[in-house]
Amino acid sequence: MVKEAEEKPQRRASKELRRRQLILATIKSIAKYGLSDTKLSHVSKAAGLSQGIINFHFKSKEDLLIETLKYIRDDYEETWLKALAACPDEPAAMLAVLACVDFDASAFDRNKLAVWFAFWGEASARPIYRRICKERDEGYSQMIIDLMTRLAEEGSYEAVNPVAVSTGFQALTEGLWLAIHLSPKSVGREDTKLIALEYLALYFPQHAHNFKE
Amino acid sequence: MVKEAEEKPQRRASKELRRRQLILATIKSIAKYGLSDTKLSHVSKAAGLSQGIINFHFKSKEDLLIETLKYIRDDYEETWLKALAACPDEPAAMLAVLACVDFDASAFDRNKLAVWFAFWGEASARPIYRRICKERDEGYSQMIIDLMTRLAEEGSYEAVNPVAVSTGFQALTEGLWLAIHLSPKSVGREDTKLIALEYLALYFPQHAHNFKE
Amino acid sequence: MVKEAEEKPQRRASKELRRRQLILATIKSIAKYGLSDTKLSHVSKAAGLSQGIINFHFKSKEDLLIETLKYIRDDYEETWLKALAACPDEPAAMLAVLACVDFDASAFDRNKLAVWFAFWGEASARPIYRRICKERDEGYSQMIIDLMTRLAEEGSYEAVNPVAVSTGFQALTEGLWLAIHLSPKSVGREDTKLIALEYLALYFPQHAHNFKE
Amino acid sequence: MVKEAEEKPQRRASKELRRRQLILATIKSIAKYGLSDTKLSHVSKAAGLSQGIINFHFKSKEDLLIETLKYIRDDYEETWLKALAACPDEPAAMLAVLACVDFDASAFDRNKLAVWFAFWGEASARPIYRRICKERDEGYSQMIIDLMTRLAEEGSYEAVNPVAVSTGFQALTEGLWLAIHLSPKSVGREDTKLIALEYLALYFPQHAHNFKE
DNA sequence: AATGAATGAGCTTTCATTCAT
DNA sequence: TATGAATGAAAGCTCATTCAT
Repeated sequence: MVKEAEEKPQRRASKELRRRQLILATIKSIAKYGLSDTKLSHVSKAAGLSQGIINFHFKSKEDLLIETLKYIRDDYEETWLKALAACPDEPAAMLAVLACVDFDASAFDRNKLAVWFAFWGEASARPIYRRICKERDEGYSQMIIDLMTRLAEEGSYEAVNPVAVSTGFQALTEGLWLAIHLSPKSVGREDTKLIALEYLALYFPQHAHNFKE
Repeated sequence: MVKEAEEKPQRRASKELRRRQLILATIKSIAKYGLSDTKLSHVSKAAGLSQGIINFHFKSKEDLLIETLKYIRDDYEETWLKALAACPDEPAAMLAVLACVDFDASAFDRNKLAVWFAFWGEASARPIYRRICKERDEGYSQMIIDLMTRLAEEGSYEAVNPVAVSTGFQALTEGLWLAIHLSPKSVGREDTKLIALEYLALYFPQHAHNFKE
Repeated sequence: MVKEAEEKPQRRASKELRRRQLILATIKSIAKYGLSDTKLSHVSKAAGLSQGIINFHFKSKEDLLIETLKYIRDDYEETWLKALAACPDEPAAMLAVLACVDFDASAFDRNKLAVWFAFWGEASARPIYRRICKERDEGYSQMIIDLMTRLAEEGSYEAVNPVAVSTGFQALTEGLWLAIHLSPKSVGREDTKLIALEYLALYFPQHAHNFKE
Repeated sequence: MVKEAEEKPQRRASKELRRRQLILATIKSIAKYGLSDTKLSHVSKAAGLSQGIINFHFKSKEDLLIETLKYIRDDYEETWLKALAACPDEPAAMLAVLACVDFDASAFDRNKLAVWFAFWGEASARPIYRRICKERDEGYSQMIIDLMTRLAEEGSYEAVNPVAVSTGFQALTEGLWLAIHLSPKSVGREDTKLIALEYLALYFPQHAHNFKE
C-alpha cells in the first residue's frame, strides 16, 4: 500500500501543519489582543486545541512569536515574488505591480498588518525582532533598487538616485500602512495605492502611463 | 554636585512634578524593554522612587501608559507648533520647517520614537491607544493641508490635491521614522530629511528652492 | 501508611474533589485565622497544594469564600435532614431531634461554627453573604414552623404562635452557639442542649416527656 | 484668664475627643464595609480628617479596633445600667427593662450591632477580641443571675435554675439580634422584644404581668 | 501526539505606617 | 497637632511551563 510508504512523511507533514495552524492562530491573537496581551491560552483556543500544545510544538512562547514573525516575513516576500512572476519583465510595470500589491485586496490582510506593527513596536527592545524585520525590508528594498536602476537607464533619469528614491518609496508604503492601521474606516486602500503610484510617476514621468491604475 | 540632586529627589514633590517624572521614566522603559516587557519596577527604579509610588500617582499601570501616550502626543504637537512659531509665515517655508523638524537633532528623540511605535503596535487591539494616536495625526495633518492649500493658491498647482499630498507626506515621514527605528545605524536623519524635502519639491516645483537644506 | 496518601495527594484529582478539598481547607483557615486574616497561602498550604491552585479552581478568593459559605449552608441542611430522616415522624420527637442535633457531638463542629460567625460578621457589609446566611435559616425555620403547627394541633396549644415560637427557638439555638463560640471551655454542649429542650418543654408542656434527654 | 488655666486640660480633652471621633468613624466603617474591608482611609475619611491621623492617636490599626470594641463594650454596659437606674428596684421590673432595652429605639443602633457581630466573627481567631466580648457578657450575665435569684426567692420558683435561665435569656436576646442583623427588614424590634419578654413570663409566671409591654 | 491539572515565579496592587513639612 | 506624599512588605492573581495520564 502506498499509505504505508507515506506514513512517516505524513506524520512530519502533520507536525508542520500543526505549527502552521498555531502560527495562524497567533497572527489572529496578536491582531485581536496585541502582542503584550497575547496569551498562549488565546492562541491554543483560537486553534481549537488544548493549553499545553504550544510547548509541544515550540520551544517556548518566545519561539512561537519569532516563528510567527518569520512566517509573515516569508509570506510577504512570497507575495510580491508571485506578483512579479505574473507580470512582464519590464521595470516600470514591475514597480507598478509592487506599488499595487501592498494595497490589493488579494494580498492585503489587516491581521498581518497588525502583526507587523506589533513587532515593529518591540523592535527597539528586541534585536531578534529587529533583525527579522530588517530582513524583510532588505530583500524587497534590493528588488526596488534594481528595478529603479534599470528604469533610470531606460529613460533619462540621471537625476534620480535609486537608493534614496527606493528608500522613500518603501517609507511611503509603510507610512500609508500606518494610516490604514490607525484608521481602517477612513483611509481606503484605493487612495493609498494611488498615492504610492503617483510617487513613482513623479520620479519617472516618462513612464507615468505605467503608474495609472 | 548636580548628581546629588538627581539621586535624592525631594522627598515631597508636587503631584504634577512626580507624574511628569514617572512618565519620563516610562518613556525610557518602553524604549529599553518594549511595551510588553515594561514593568512598574523598571519605571519606579528609573525614577529613583519606590514601588508603590506609581499606584499613588496613577490609577493603574494602564493609566500610566495612557498618560504617557498623551504626554508624547502633546509633546509632539508642542514641538512643531514652536518650530512654526519661529519661522516666517509663508507656507513653503513652513512646510520645509515641518519636514525638517521631525528629523532635526533638536527635536528628534529615539526613545519617543520607540514609544510611538510601541503604541502603534498595540493600536489594533486597544481603541484607546488608537484614538490618542489619531489625535496626534489629526492636528498635524490639518496644518499640512492648510499650508498646502495656501501654497497651491500661491503658485499654479491646480493639479495638486492637498489632502492626498498631505496624506502622502505624513506617510512618508512616518515611514522614514520606521527606517530609522529599525536601522538607526544605517539610516541617517540627514538622508531622511532630504527625502522628505524632495517630496515637497516634486509636488511644488516652483518653490523648490524652499525645499533645499 | 495512610499518611503518605495524605501528604502526596494524587497529582490529578477530579475538579470536584479539589474544590471540596480547598473548601475544607478554607473552613479550617477561617476558624484559625479569622475571615480577615485568611490568606490564600494559608488555604493552599492547609490543602497541601501550591499557591496558584485556588485561582485555577475558583474565579477569585471572594469566589472561594462564597463557595465555602454555600458549602456549610448545604452541609447544615443535610445534617438536620438526615437527623429527621432517622427519627419517627412525630412532631414532638422531631423537634427534640432538631434541638439536639445542633449540639450533638456527631454533628457539632467548632470550625464550622466559627465560619458561621465569621460570615455573620460580614453580613451587614456584603449582601451576598447575608443572602446565603438567610437561605440557611429559611429552610430550617420553615421546618420548625411546620412541626410546631402540627404539634399545636395535636395538643391544645391554642395560645402558641408557631411563627414567634419558632423564631425564638432558632434565636435561642444560635445565641447558645455564641456562648459556646466565645467560651468553649466554660459553656458545655450538654448544658445548652438542655436549655434548648427546656424551651420546647415550656411551650409544649403536654409533650414535655419528649424534651427530656 | 480662666482660659490659660484650662489650656492643658483642654488639650487633653481635645485629644480624647479626637479618639472618640475616630472610634465613632470606625464603628460606621465596620458596619458599612465589614471588619475585613475596613481601611484606615475609610475611617479617616468618615471622620473628615487626614490619612495619617490615626497612627497619631492610636498605636496601630489593631489598637484602634481594640479600642473600638472596648468602647462598645463600655457603651453597652452604660446603657443597661442607666436603664436600671431609672426603674424601681424590683427584680421583675428590672428584668423586664433589660429585656426591652436591647430592642428599644432609644438604645438600639444597627451599626453597633454590626460591630458586635464583626468582632464575634473574629473571636475564634483572636483571643483579645474574645476576652473583651466575654467581659461584656459577664457583667450583664451576673446582673441577670442576681435578679433572677432575687425573683426566685420572692415567688415560689424553686425549679428555676437562675444560671441556666440567665444563659438562655442572654442567648435568646443575642440570637434575636442575629435575626435582626440578617433581616433588618422582615424582623421587627417589637416582635423580638415580645419574644424576649415571653421567655421571662414562662419562667416566672407569677410575675407575668411585669412582662407585658 | 495530545490533554489539561498543577506549579510557582513574578507581576500589579493595596494599604498600614512613616515622616518631612 | 495635623497633613498627605512616600514607602515597602505582603497580598491576590496571572500565566508560561511542566508532566502524569
